[in-house]
Amino acid sequence: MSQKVTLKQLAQILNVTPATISKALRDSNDISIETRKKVKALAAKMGYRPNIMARSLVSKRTFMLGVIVPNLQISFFSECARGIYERVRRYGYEAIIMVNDENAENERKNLEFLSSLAVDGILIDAVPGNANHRILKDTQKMGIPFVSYDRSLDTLGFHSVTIDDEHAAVIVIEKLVADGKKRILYLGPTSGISVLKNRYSGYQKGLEENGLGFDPDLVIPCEIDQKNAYNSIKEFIKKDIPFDAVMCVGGMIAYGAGKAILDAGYNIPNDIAITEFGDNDIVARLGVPFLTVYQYPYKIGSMAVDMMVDLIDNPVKHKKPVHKIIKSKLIYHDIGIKRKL
Amino acid sequence: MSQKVTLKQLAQILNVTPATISKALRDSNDISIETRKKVKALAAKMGYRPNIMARSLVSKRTFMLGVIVPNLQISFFSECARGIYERVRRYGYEAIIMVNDENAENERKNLEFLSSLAVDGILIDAVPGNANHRILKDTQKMGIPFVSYDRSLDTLGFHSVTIDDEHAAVIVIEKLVADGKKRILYLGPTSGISVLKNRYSGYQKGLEENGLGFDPDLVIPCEIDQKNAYNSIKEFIKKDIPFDAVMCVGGMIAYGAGKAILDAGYNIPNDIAITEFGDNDIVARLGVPFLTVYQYPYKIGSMAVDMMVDLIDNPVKHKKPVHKIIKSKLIYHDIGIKRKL
DNA sequence: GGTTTTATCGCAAACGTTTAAGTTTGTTTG
DNA sequence: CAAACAAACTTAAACGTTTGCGATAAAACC
Repeated sequence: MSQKVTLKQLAQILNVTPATISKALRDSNDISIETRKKVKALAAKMGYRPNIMARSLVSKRTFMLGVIVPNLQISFFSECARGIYERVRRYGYEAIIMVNDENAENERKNLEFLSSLAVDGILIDAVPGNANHRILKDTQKMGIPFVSYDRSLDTLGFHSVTIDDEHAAVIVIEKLVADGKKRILYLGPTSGISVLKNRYSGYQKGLEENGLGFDPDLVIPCEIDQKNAYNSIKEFIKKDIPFDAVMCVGGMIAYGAGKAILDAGYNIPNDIAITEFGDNDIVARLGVPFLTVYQYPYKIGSMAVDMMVDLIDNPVKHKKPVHKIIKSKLIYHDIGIKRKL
Repeated sequence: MSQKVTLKQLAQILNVTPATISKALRDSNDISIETRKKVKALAAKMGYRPNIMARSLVSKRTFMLGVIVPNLQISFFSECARGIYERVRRYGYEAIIMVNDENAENERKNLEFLSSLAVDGILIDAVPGNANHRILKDTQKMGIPFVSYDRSLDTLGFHSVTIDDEHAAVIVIEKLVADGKKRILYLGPTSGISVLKNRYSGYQKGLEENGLGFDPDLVIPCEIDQKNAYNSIKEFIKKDIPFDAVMCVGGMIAYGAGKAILDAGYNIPNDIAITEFGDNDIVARLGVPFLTVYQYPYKIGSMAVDMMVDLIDNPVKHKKPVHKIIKSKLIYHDIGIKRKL
């Protein structure tokens, strides 16, 4: 055995045509049972692997689903990915995982690749901003269905699976206030995509409902990037504006912000508490307690797959986009509180 | 615009043949400059995306590299993946990331898919055991080159990028002994693949060199699985055999073991210290200090890519497999030691 | 025994590209 | 001015499959 085995080769050996081999392997009852057996035996012996490209070219189906994920370092995202690729298998698909690294340019390349690959659908957790709205829209028009997860792209009419971001933000504020916090920073992008808008509005709503006024000075715009978050907090601390908590829109930001706070010599959570969304492992690295919103990432991923498969199988049925919302849960990690001495 | 745009369609519009379009887009000087411009303009306007399948079918190159990673929850692996997919881009390839979840059956499916996809090469961090040796060998014979990273597959003659596992294990023991530990457990598989063998032999060597005898009772075989690790430690504790440290072969195991120890009411690291390989985020979740070996995962990934590309570009040159070894580094995380009160 | 049915396979086109080898002009050269 | 050449395309085959239709022969039917 050497080089790739093709249908044609198998056909030659058995003195039949490639068509016969193809049908035999797919158990077509066009072919006699004994021939099927012979074919399968030879295929197994020769280690035949069907060429997906050739097959897809004629069948117009790849049984591959594209998955765009912001990154794999944040455990929320990798759990989403797990939910996706495990679920996808059950439907007979394979997941092609691509990372945009919170970067529109990367995301564009991902989309171009996936559409060139002719995947049967794309599950996306998109970057903030609308830099790629055009290509997203175009790709969809080309016949590739989209489902957005985590961050919804409502303006594009995609189906989506998200969490109750606004409400989650409100209860985070509630908990902080209950803990005696009064000056709560908001750190992250405030617009661009729905999640951010919703968390931001939840932040404002939470402040109002708990008798704390909204103070624009406490809102720090910041990219979804660890270093950017670190520097933003570092700069803010220099301003000497008092604050006792930071609400971060994600784990990457929380980690950066937390480091800056610790480096400045403050205690977390006594001096300054930090909160984030996603219950991310990386935040635990800070070695201090933190408040987080658990978002059932595995469920988000697998539900997104369900929606996608439904969308592929019943294309007409779906006129207007469906938006599923998953209830989140507040968690407090008492990291560093030793259990026993 | 709707449905996919093909070369043929562009050709029809411009009244030329598909061949002309193809050449124009690749800037062949077979085609006049003005025609090239016209073609490119139209292609952009129509949102043309070359069909990778059709292209690869004739060119025999996909410019895709398969990547098999044990899982994405362990930050060591996701960092390897990042090293890989970022590096791969620089060479004009795309990475197709697949997860085996430490399961041979999954890995087999991954391999079958990737060979069906006809990727130009496969980077693999394989499951322990030799269940897939046959298919690995066969796939290689079919003309798909392999590079193993993290865990080497020396018996198969693959090129590899690994760390200095044995030495790393020795210095872990050294540090534990320096901290006064005397009865050190070994938790994980002890054979199957080189990493495990090397860490295990490093464990033994470390004990000898530090005047502690090797005690087989302190070796607990265990699958690379969180629950399995949890239960193994739980059962071991019941036996009332004293121990004051656990050397875990990886993050997943360390997390499970750590939980079992904490649940049993012991203090980490005072009563029982834990160590692992990979500097994994998930271990930080335990909220206690731990000793770990940092293995430069990003570097492992990117070097594996370099080797692969070299292998693809100069297939003859490589007779005997090349093994690169990356020096690791000991790190102690003082998680839970509050910086200021 | 002629006709219809059934079983088993071959034929050929098609999928969207790429590419070596033509073909048709027009231009240069000795 | 014939011969060689260059520019700008076109032709056609190929890549490895799938699939509807056609072909053949044997079996079943009335």
